[in-house]
Amino acid sequence: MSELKEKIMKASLLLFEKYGFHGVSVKEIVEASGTSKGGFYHHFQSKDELLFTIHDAFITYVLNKANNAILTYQRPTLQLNAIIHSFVKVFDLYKPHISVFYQESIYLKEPFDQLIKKKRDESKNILFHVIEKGQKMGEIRKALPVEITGMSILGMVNWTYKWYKQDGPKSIEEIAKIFTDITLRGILTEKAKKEFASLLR
Amino acid sequence: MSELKEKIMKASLLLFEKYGFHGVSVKEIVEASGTSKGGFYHHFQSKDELLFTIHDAFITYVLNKANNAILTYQRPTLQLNAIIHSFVKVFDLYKPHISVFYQESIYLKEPFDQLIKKKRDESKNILFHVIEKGQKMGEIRKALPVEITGMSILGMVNWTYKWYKQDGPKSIEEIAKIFTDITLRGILTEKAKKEFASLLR
Amino acid sequence: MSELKEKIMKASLLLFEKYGFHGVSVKEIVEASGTSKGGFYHHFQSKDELLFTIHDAFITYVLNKANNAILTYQRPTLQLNAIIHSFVKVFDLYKPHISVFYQESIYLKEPFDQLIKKKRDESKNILFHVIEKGQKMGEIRKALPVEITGMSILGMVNWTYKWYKQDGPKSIEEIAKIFTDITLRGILTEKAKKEFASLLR
Amino acid sequence: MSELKEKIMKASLLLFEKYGFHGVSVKEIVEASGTSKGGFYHHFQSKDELLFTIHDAFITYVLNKANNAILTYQRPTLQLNAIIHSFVKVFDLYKPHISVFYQESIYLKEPFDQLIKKKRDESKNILFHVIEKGQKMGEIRKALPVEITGMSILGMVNWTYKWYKQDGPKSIEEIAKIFTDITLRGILTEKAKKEFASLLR
DNA sequence: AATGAATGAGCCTTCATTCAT
DNA sequence: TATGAATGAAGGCTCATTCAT
Repeated sequence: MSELKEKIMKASLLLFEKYGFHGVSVKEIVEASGTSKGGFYHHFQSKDELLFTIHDAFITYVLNKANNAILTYQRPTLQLNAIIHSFVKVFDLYKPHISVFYQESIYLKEPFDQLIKKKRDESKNILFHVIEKGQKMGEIRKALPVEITGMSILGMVNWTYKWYKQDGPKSIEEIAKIFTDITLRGILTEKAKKEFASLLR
Repeated sequence: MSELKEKIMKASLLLFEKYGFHGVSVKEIVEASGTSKGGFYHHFQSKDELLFTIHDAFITYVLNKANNAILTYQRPTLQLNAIIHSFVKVFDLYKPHISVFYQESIYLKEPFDQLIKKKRDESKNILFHVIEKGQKMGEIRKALPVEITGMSILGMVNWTYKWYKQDGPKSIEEIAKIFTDITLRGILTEKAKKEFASLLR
Repeated sequence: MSELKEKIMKASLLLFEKYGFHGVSVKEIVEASGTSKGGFYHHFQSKDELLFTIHDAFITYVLNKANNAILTYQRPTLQLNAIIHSFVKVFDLYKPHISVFYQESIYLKEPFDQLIKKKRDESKNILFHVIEKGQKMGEIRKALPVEITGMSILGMVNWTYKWYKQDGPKSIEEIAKIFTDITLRGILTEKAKKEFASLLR
Repeated sequence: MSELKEKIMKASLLLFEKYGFHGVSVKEIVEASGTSKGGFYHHFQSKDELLFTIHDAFITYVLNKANNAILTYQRPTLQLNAIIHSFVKVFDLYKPHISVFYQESIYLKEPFDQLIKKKRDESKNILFHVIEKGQKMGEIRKALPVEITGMSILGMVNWTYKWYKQDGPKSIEEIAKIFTDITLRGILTEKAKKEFASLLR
């Protein structure tokens, strides 16, 4: 990606995070990136495409991480642990992307909308499959509905964008530990809790 | 509140939920409410004030529910259980309010911003205090940091707005049960889990 | 005139003087007069008619004064002296009317426009005739063109609305004296200056 | 200044003079200037700024002329003569500016208001100082208060905007002559009148 | 590749006026 | 007479986008 395109993305990211997609004009973006209207439209077809590019960079990253997690481990509990950890740790790298992703996706227009939705569902399904397999293998309590359990984990993790500050009192690693601790205690079977005691605090 | 004002709120709520605050014009709102620009501005000083009114109706309701929960019960576990239940059950009544609340609050301008923030922090603090008291009384594991635990519960609950559909396969009551089940198993001490077993599935 | 109508005129006069005709809304006028929209439109057909009423009250008064002046005195110099005095002294009674008259007459719409213009031209012509007669009778220098002389006197006098303050260091009577002193010295013949020396300072 | 900006100013000037600042919409201005809303707002931050720009162009010109007058001549009578002449002669160049200046300044908003007021007071003070010095040097009658004398001259001169027509029967030069004739006869001492007889008609 | 002047649709808001009560 | 909720045309202004240079 061209240097200028990168600069535009970085600047717009911070502006969108703070003021929202509609709270920032193209004029402000080009001023913050040290370029011009022409420069902007040379790299992006529209402001909407910029929004898409930001979304895509993030969701692609997350999808890769989820895929890595299930490729690296065999046992669902370990896969789930890895997924939560990687999802949480993204915050140190992609905090503004994430804020924009969850705040502004409503303004994604077709066809960008569909492209993002597809990848997001893919990564969600990876999580759901892990939970399902965990139930089949007796690691996760069967009483829990897969989707609601999955969404409650995603909620806990994703909500972090509303309050996480990189210079806060807890490191992202500690936060990830607490999330997995609460989650695994919440959903694992008694047997699995013993086997994977090392993942708990 | 005047009938027309109510109608405007209802119509705008649905539109904002679907298209976002900036995706809906005042023209569209008045057409959907069967009124006129003048009628709109007779009841709201600005589009921003309408956004505030929506926010305020919801957060005021939530704050009341949280206060009721801690007044009704003595034991932190029961208070927490009641808070989660009431927060979740709001979705059947206030789903569009909630979507707007979490999606569009970034566009709240001063002084509306501050007014909402104050009430939101109040309701957050009620939850934090319940967790703190739960730890002091030996019901909640002391290893868990109050704020992160609180935010993980809020995340799980609030995220529901991203996926909950009133005509989905699970009733809101069932969803609340699952959330409390996961949460309480995740954070209660072994002793408390036995005492409050009836709250778990 | 009804008491309320009077109240509306007084209030609007002060508001128009300060903020201009377009800087004041009917809403502000009714609030300042302690009435309602309905009350306003019961007494005035439109905001334009209110503006006309203000104009008319003032120009009618001035026209009367000018007529009185030429009826009271025979000699042009004395008539002119009386006209200037009466025009200037109006400021203590009609300052806001005058400000509105000279600032906002551009916004008078037909047919109000014509009605006011007629009276204004009438009073102007009285002055012109006095000057003309003054020249014929050898009191005013014949070298001066009637209209320009008349307008320069009117300018001097009318401009007062831009700076006169009722609580300023000079009384309106003193100001009138100075104006007549300058004017008469400026336009009278040497002979007339001697005859009417008592009008000079 | 850009060509388009100049065109907008010229067109708006004529429109404002005829219909008043509030009697002309931005739409009408851009249509009269052959540009677009965007073009307008590219050159002016607001309609208010356009009004300011018009005011400023005129008052800056006047201030320069006043300064030139006192730099060019030593004797107060000559300075005053030059000031009146230059102020009057402005009408041939700046008639619409002047009309707008005296009709619409009430609608100048902060901070434009202050900027204009400062320059206007400056040029007024130059006139006042000339009169003061004239009195000290025995050229102007000491019986006359400086400020009222100054304002009466300004009134006579400025009022011209209410009636002057470029294609009228008298040239602006003749009008200036008449004004100085009346003014100087009105305020000079007998001695000065003899010395500066050539300035009188 | 880059610039920034220019475009014009569309936005939020105001406000004189009407009219049912 | 008086009220004030409701109207809707019109206003000033923004901003994503285009295009000649």
